[in-house]
Amino acid sequence: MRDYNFKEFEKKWRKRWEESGIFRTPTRLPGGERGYYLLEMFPYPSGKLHMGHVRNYAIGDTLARFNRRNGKKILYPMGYDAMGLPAENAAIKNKVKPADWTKRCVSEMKKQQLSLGLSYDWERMINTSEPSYYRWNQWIFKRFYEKGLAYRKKGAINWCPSCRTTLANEQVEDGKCWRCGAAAEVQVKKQWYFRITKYADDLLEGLDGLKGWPRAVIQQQRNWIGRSRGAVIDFKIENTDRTIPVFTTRADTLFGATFLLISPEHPEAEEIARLGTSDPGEVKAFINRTVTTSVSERETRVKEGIPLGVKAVNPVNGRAVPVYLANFVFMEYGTGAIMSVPAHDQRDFEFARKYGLPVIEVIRGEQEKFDGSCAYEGEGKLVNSGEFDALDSAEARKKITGYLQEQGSGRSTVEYKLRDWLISRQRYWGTPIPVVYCEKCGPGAVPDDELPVKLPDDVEFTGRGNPLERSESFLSARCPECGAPARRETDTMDTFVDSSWYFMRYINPDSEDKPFDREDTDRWLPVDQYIGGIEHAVLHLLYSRFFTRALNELGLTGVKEPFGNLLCQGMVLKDGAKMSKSLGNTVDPQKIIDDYGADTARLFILFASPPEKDLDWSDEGLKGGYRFLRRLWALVSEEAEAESAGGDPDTELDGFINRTIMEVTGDIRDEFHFNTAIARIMELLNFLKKYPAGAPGRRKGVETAVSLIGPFAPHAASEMWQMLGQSGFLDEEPWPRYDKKVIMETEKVLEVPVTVNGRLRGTVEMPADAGKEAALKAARDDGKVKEFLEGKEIRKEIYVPGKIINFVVG
RNA sequence: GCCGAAGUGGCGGAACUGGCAGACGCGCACGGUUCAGGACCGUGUGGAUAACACCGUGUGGGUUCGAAUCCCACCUUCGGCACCA
Repeated sequence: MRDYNFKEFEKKWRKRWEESGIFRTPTRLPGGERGYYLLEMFPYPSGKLHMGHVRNYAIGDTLARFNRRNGKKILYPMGYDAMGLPAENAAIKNKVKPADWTKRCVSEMKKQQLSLGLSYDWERMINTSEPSYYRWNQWIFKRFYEKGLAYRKKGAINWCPSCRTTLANEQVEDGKCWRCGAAAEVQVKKQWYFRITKYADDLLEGLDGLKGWPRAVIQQQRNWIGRSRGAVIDFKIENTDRTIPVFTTRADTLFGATFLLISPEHPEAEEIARLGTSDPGEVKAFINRTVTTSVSERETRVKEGIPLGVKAVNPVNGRAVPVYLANFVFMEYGTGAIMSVPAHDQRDFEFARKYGLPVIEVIRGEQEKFDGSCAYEGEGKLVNSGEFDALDSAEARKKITGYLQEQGSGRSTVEYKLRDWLISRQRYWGTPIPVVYCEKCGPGAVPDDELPVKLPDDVEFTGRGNPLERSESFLSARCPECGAPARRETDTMDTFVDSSWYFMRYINPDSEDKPFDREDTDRWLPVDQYIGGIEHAVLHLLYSRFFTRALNELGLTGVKEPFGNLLCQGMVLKDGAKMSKSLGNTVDPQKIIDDYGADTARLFILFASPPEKDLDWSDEGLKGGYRFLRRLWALVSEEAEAESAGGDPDTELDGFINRTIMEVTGDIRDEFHFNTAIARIMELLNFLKKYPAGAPGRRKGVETAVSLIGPFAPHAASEMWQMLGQSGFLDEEPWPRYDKKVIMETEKVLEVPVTVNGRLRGTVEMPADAGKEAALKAARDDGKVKEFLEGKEIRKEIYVPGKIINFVVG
């Protein structure tokens, strides 16, 4: 028997696959035929593969090889999300150019991926840091700009003093920069945004059609978009013509409003204050104090406010109520002002307590009611609400809003939590925003034929500020309108822009006159199976859905949803904890591949747990996978060397083989339960070992086992396939078929469990289609069962053919 | 606090629409092989018991001839979001 020399045969097969080009994407799909697009979230090229990657790729490649052998025309590409901060940090630390550093990391990463034997079409590889890619970011940006989907606005933004860059709200974690961990500050700057909110409703409604997405992800996106129906109500400022519009979801509590609160960021805050009796200096000080508070302090800070000395009139009852600025009211949501109903909102209640403001109960619940100790936030019947008394909350919301609408002092409206996407980054290693600023003409887009605006070379990385602001060659430009000298925009784009359409670029990776071809995207998209980590449940997936809609509206593609089916894999843990350098519990995939081979690594990571669950890495378990492959190898050797006796397998063996095919196929195709699929193949191996080498039909069983393990352990399976005398590529071999009739043949006679009062007392062999009387008689005659029935009255007899017999006795 | 997911042997995990709980693997034990260790092969392995009866899927109830699976209440763990009006 030959040794299981994985180092040798894994290399051999990777070379053959590459030379033969069997994994290249079929370029021409016959008219109308749809391809099958299989995609893994492309990695940031850190240069080092970790176990999470291995799991991601093992899942993907298994599906690729499985589907290919089932006749699908597969597009299965790989590329690199290569822009972003780490390259810049490396430049600062090691005096190496981001482009060079990234190139090295990409090739290092690719080398490790190659050693896993993944069946990508490498000819379609993309790298988002290359001008040939980011050029199209700029082109798309311009199309968005022309349509009003890209725009500039001023806003209070989060600023990382360490990275000296802007952070989106969602990139601030615990008040800290999600990348470097420095405490975030607040600054006001003019920034570029994408108008994702235009699609808020469409993005929300589209979720209903995503049947192949995990429920949890749909729910998270729904919450993130955060659509809520409510009303805007205008409160007139006493003795003036000005109004303060407030947003509320609880118009039914309007009679209980005893004060208004305005966000300190509200643009009219100071103006309104001047109308009143407050000290402008104190108001200004309050605004400055709260607006510039760092995010981390803001989250923990106590409720605080300052009266503006102004009263606003409740349009429904004419009551004048005081107006405050309050630090817990957000400008980004609603109108930046709220009506406070302390009896029915806990935050308002606390505020009212602190500043001695009145509390009026207007909602009385069926069970509970406002008792003065805390707010009652539930629904109920209205009280103290004039003509609306006794109405239910839901009904009252409609009636009160309708009344306001008639009076012209309110209207029903819909609000979203979703905010426009801030894409500006004050960084070097990103796509330059293709805009120049002219003294005379203002901002103007760079003409298409001047794209790409390339990142300059004459830059220094000091760790302070944005290097682009100091690059003369980059800064100086000409105004596209008047030709006068102009200054180039130094903001670059968020890297989420790159990943929002990369799956389209894979379809036409070399296209030079457009980012991708419309007809080709229609043929390949939506992605048939997308695989990636749950951590991208909101941002990346939502941005991609937005991009696809925007590109659709621009007429660039016919599709609206990018990803048809989504599989979110769980994390790879070690001893129950996330692998991390600080915990010192990392497992290096390269070491595993070197010691046991790629096949073992892939096989074990799929065997240890179903893909959507977290997986606790175990070196011991890994050895089990290795052992299995070697036992199969030994069986194949033995069978290959044996004189085959020829002949057909016996019924039992034939049934076992067919059933294994059926179950493995179902486990992979319908459920992605690779762990049970592999277990079935292990069972087949154990079963085959009961027969001597060369026994009739044993060879067929061995061939089936090798064929079925192919997608999981492609190198070893290919080698064993050859040992069995096959000359073609296993990956070009059709997936094994099973015959249901053969399986049924083995299920003619079954062991049926017999229970008495629900407790197992014996099993009886009988034909699958045995009649009730015959079955019950056989069961009653069973020795053990008889004992338990002795002297008892049988009250009921249950017979489920092939499943169970149960006697109920008194 | 809200939303989402999950609780099954010493461990990872199986169990189709309610029908023999613990497939498969790890670990462990015993035996074989080996100078020895490792590797490999074989057998066994939920708990308790001398054996049977018995007890067992987070806890407590319920529905059912029959519940890991369905219903109600609760507990725990993990993940996400959080002054969103």
